[in-house]
Amino acid sequence: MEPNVGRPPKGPIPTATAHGSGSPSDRVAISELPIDPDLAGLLRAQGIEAFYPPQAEALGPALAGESVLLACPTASGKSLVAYLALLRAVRAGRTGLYLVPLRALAHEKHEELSAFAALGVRAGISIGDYDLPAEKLEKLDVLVATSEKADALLRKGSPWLDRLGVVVADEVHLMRDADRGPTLEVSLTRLMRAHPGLQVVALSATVGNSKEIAEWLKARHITSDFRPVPLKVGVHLEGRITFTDLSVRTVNGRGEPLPRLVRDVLEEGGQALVFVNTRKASEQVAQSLVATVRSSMTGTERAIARRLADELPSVEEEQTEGVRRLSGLLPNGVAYHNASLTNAERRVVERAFKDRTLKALVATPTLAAGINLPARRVIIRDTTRYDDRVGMQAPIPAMDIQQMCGRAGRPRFDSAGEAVVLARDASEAQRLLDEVLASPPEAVRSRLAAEPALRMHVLALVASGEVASEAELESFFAATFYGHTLPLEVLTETVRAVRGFLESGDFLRPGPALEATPFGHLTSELYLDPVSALVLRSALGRAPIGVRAFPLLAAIAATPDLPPVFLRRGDEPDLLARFADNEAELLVKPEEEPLNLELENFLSTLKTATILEAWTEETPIVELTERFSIGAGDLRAKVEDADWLLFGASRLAQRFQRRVARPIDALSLRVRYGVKEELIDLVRLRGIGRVRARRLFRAGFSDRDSLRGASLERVERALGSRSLAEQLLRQLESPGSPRPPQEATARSEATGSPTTASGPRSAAKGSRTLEEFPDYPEP
DNA sequence: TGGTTGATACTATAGACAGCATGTC
DNA sequence: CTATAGTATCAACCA
Repeated sequence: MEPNVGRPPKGPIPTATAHGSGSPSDRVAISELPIDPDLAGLLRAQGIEAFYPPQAEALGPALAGESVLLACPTASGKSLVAYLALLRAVRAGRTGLYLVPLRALAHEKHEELSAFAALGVRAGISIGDYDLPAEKLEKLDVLVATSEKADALLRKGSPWLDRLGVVVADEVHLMRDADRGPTLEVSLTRLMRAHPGLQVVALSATVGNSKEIAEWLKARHITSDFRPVPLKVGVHLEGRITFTDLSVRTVNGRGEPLPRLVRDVLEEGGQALVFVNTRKASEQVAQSLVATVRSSMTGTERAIARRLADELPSVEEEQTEGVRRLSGLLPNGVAYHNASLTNAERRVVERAFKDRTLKALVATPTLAAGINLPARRVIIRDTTRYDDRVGMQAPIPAMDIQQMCGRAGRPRFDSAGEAVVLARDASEAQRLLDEVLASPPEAVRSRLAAEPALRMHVLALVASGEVASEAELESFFAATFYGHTLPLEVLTETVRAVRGFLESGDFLRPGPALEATPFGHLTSELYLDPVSALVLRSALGRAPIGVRAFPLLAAIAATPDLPPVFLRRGDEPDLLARFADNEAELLVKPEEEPLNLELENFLSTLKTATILEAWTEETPIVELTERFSIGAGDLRAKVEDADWLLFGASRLAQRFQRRVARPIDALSLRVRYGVKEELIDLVRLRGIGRVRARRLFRAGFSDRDSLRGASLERVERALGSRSLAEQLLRQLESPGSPRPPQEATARSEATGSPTTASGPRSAAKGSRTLEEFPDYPEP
């Protein structure tokens, strides 16, 4: 092992600050830092000749194995520091973990890291979509993972972690996120506790208290306002932009502020990125900009943009509402970007904006936190956002506004970026300037004391054996960022309440010692919110053997892990009717523990279930999106969430309610593929989804057996593709490839007890380990 | 009478992680 | 707790 690895910094942690923006003379030549020649060559091959000042400053300690927190604006090259620290650790025979907040970011970092493969760095990725088997993990040097996946890895434990030398925490300021911040915080705490002297490379946006975070991480604190492309931030009022440096710019033209600002920047050859606070607004504003943008495009540009609409994907040979709207906009050089788009639609939009075919893009905050799509001018129309905690608009935190501003200025295309916030009057302009743009961003505060977060993490800490007593629990929390910055009393109070909940819910054994029950272990492994697990378990407990799909889907939808859909005005009568029709069979009822759902929220769960049911009845996607006014992207997300929860439900059923495990497995497949029961077998074939399975079925192939030995011509006629038919028949012939028969899926890890249904209580005393439960018998 | 305009009431509201084992149309 | 834009509804008003 290299002596430097894991050496904690000595003495008081120094703070350094680098200022200024990027003139080439600020750069630090590669040769000035302890970089190996072969690495230097690789960097030059990527076009990196010199380091930006904050990079250079962070690289010193980072390459000496010290922990570093680098707080500076987006797109100032923070990741490179992380990559080089990872590389150094790998060369010292260690492994590195790269934590990211988004799956898209995981792909991006993984791709960039693969550039170092030439130096022997084997990088892999672990996210929900795509997980690595343990054997492959063992061969990796660097793992890029979402914090949730890292958390799951820590819960399960892995020999791979033994060699851990460095952990990178990207966007570490997201610790302030109420939903997902605690996972990052807990993961970092666990990693640091398990690996004393672990090198932490934390990358953060500019935040009010980055120094505090650095102290917690025992990291050298480096801040900088350096940007490779200089940024001016200002407020627009009546045709004048007043910047924070007090300079003023007059905007050409006249008329409404937004089109005027857009036209102004397009005329000088830049692009505009507009942030609004609702999806609807993103579409409408995009539409309203059509004339403006179109008139500032050349004939050639229009010709290129016209082709974009053809790139939009169709689903099931039809166009979704989203595609139709987009294809009306794209030829005019404008688009919108929000979460109702499918990934395929998003990709088209993003690529077109990157290659500058699109001149203006109107986006919800999807884009502010995610992938890097800069534009010369960022225009922020809305500075408030609906917040369901208060049920009203609330000001968007300065940090988030500044994050949006940071998207201004495109390297190589723009010599400077401009971020403009729209003000309605002089007093608002002044306020925005003083309180939002020119003021320091808010401090990052731990959200670990939030009860939902604690439910999961207290259970996980106990279940994974990280803590086994009250005292250990307390010392763990003392080591968190929360413990580092806030008085522990409040947290301890909540932990006590959470412990009570976990004990009464049969997740933890009662008594002074902290120990998880089998139910607790299973819940933690499944990564379920304990409340979800409880809802599912009690629902399964009252499920009859012949349980229909709808009540199961409604139970899934009532879980806090499946966020509610909004009710429209007209929905209520239909849903009340559904409620009445199904009341006897529903597994979760309104105003019943542990959820206590008000009728309106309950109806929302019925709406979700109705949508999912229609999906499993093979209702075409386009029809679904129209009937329920739900975006195709949202539909996809709901289906994925439901599929995930059904897996959890299935595992719980195997353990506690074996007789319904089978219908749940069947439903799980139906939800995954959106098919009726009769297509379940066909859909198991590679390359066959809901549409093709239905075609095969209509052609007389009711299952895989009926396809075996079928003539190529018949299969080809059914599917309309020769190569696909060939592939299919080959798949059926080759001995290893067909997936195991249906019951094997349900059986493979069957661990259910013979306990009968009577709610959560009945299995509550189960203290046997999972291995003690026999396979459940064939019917 | 028919159509337009305007005052008023009402309505709806951002995003996206996790298990497992591999590929939609 | 800290809202607002878009839309539906209906009355007043004009040709």
